[in-house]
Amino acid sequence: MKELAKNFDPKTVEDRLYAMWMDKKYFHTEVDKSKKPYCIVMPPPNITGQLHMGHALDNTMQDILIRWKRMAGYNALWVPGIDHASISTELKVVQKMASEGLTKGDVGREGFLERAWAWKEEYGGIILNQLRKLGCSCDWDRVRFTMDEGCSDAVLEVFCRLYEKGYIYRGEKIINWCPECQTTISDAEVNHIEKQGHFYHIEYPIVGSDEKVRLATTRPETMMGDVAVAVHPDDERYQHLIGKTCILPLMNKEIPIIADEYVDREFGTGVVKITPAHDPNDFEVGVRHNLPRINVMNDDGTLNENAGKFAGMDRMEARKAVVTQLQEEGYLVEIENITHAVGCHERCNAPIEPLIKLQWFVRMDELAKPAMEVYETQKLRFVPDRFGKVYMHWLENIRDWCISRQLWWGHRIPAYYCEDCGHITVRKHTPEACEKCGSKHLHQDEDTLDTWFSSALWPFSTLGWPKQTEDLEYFYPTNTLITGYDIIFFWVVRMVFSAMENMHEIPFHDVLIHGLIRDDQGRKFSKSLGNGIDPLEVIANYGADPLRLMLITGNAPGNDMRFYWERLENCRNFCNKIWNASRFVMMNMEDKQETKLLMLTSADKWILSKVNTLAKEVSENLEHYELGLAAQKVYDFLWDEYCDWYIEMVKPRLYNKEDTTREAALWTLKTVLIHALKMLHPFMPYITEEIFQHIQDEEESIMISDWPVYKEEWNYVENETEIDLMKEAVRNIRNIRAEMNVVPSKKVQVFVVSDKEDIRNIFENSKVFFKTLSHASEVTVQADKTGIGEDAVSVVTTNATIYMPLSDLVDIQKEKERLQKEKEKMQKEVERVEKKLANQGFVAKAPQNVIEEEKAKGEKYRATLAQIEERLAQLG
RNA sequence: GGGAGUUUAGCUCAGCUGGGAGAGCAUCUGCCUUACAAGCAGAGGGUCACAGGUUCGAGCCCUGUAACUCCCACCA
Repeated sequence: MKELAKNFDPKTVEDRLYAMWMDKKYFHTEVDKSKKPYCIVMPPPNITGQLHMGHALDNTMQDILIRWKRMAGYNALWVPGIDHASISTELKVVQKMASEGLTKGDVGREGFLERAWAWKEEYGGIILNQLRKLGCSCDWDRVRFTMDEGCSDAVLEVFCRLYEKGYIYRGEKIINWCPECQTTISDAEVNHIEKQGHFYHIEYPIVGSDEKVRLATTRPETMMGDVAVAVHPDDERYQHLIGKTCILPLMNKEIPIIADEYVDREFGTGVVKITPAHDPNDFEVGVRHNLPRINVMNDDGTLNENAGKFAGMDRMEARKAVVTQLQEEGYLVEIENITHAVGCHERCNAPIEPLIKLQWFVRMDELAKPAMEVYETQKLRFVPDRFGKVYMHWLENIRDWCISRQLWWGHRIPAYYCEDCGHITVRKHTPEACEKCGSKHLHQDEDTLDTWFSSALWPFSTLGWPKQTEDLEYFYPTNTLITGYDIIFFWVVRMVFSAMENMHEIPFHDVLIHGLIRDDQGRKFSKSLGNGIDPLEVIANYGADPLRLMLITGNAPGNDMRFYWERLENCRNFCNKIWNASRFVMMNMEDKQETKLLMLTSADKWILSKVNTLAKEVSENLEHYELGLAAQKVYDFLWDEYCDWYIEMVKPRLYNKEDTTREAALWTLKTVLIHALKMLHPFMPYITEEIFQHIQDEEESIMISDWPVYKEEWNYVENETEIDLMKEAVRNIRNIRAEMNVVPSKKVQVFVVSDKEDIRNIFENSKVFFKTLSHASEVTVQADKTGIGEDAVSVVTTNATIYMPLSDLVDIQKEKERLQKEKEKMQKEVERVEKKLANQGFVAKAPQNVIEEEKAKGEKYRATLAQIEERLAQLG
């Protein structure tokens, strides 16, 4: 046993312990078939990322489960890794090049990739180091990267397989284009943001009549691409127009008026201009009516030659110009202010443009089916379950996934075009020749894959797939995936269907979903608000343990939580509390190397019984992923039961070296503390380890010690009721003393009167602590009131009346009033119980144990009431 | 337009399968009691959003209402 420093200083402890754990390779795991595996693969943070509170929460939860399972005897593997984050990284590298006055064009693909890899080497590991500060016990020998050799191989393998099965295809469809990032993006990457805008009402002249047809649009800059005007087929207002043509203003082009059920008669004027190249709905209408598609926009968001005189203008500039000209020429009849949802790129927030482009897609209909089935058959479980609905809803309405990106940083699409016959050869490795015509003139597709294509394979690619590795066989399917609800669509869905398709097996059994961390006003953390709180700063100032505890307590699973400094301070105080409690235990053990189990008193048995129950409950909570509840229970146990009661009860025995139960007290103090620390370890790894290293004589580490389990021999129910009785008596005395303003330093003689011998025995046995806890000068237990003055203050507690001669402070009249109040209160309690027990329905239908409890309460209340009445009679 | 969540003490939130309402912070009172003032002992404070229903019994289950929040969705 080594002495503990005066105060817990996370700064001097954390790095040292982490290095020790690393040194002893406690985080590392190999296949071991004699043990049950437990595996989590870390949601890979972006290489561009800095650790934020979301990561801190996500990884704390994972670390808790991993550390718990490791202690519970599982072969626990936590695979860490990072994501190449195609768009984010490419933007960063482009920005960096821009500062040197270079563009992608200047350096070329090869040169760009060189820079990107260099960037990855320099910054890619930062966030993983930050996770170490948090205490994460990942197997760092297994760090994976979505673009490392193995993961890349998995990507190519899956691409080829899906292509061969016809699930991946190349097609010309309307896609989401980000003019800012100059790439396509998937539907999931589009955020619809409510924005102020205008609804421009325009009149198109009908050919061969003076009539005009009025319609409205939010995007007049695309009207040069109009190829028709549509009305609802049953709309009586416009029946006569169907089949006629109208003039497209500014372009002086004749376009048809068609009928299509897509048009909502109630909305606007019931007339819609059809621009198939720039709107997904119009695209569909165009397909149905065989309309041409006129693209008026370039990739950078400027208008092209199809836009006539507006060519070359930026889309926003063009909008103004078009409106101005419409106004000048008298076509514009109204500008209405509206708010509408504008699709924006979630990365850069630029409004996206629906454009028609030749892209690669994953056909989703067939792939989605097994992913839905595993949830329906409960093979895949969401915690909390409500997120399963979100998952299902997305799958039920899934559309084909656009996977090609016009970026260089990422997995390049393994498709090779024949320059002679035009055939596409898809191969994992660059083919020698066209598989159709044998031509050697091939060039590879320029595009890369959506980042999520590789992360979708993460649970099995990190374990070695497509190679049939031992790891894969042993650890797959993984056990739990932990992530925020915000990426269920991006990631969880795609991992499941990718796994079902390629592994024919779920990627993980349980999906544990958590919410977002918000600021103290409930706002999201954001750069623009500047309300971010850096977890590393928190760790530096308070320590990793308080942060971890704070993040997982006081919040229901799946709900968002607010970051409160007060809560953090409270968690820091808890560290201080257990640190000092441990210091207390150790300083009393002094030079004793060994404590022996000798004569356990009822207090010892009581706390053993409590910690025993705790072990059972905490394990159950963890099994159900109720991490916050589990932590809260250990917290409550240590602070309330162990520190505030047990340590106080035991003090007189410790201070009296002659006490024959002193050894037993020391043994219990140490045993129970270690037990509780073990349960706390997954939540607060550092402080528990530091204490353990000092209190435990063996060299062993707490993180590889055995997880506490329920022991039948520590089941001391009678002692629990005994101590509960003592606690009640102590509380009653403290209460009355506080009410009467008796300072703790004033010791008062205490008489305990009970006509029940067993009760007297309990008090007699507990005298040693009952005396100090109730600030008594002396405790006398007796069967009747002999020798107690009439003017003593009385406290009625279950089965006993306690008298304290405080004659100088007592006002008999007040004493009577107080007892009268107590009596009334107790009468009400008795009535309530009697009424309940008189209720035939209750007696007939309530479970037996509830009825028994109720009867016991009734008995207790009646006894107490009788005592109060007796005391009142004494006072006259 | 769908779907989900929230509504519990002054504030922020717990409350796991229905069996007499809890924590932290804040407030008030008293304590430097030889582990801890980042502490100890005590106190006050809630018709658990509202209205019905099921049940012997509802904060918890069902129906409806209201307010707030979030997600999804092609109303130009």
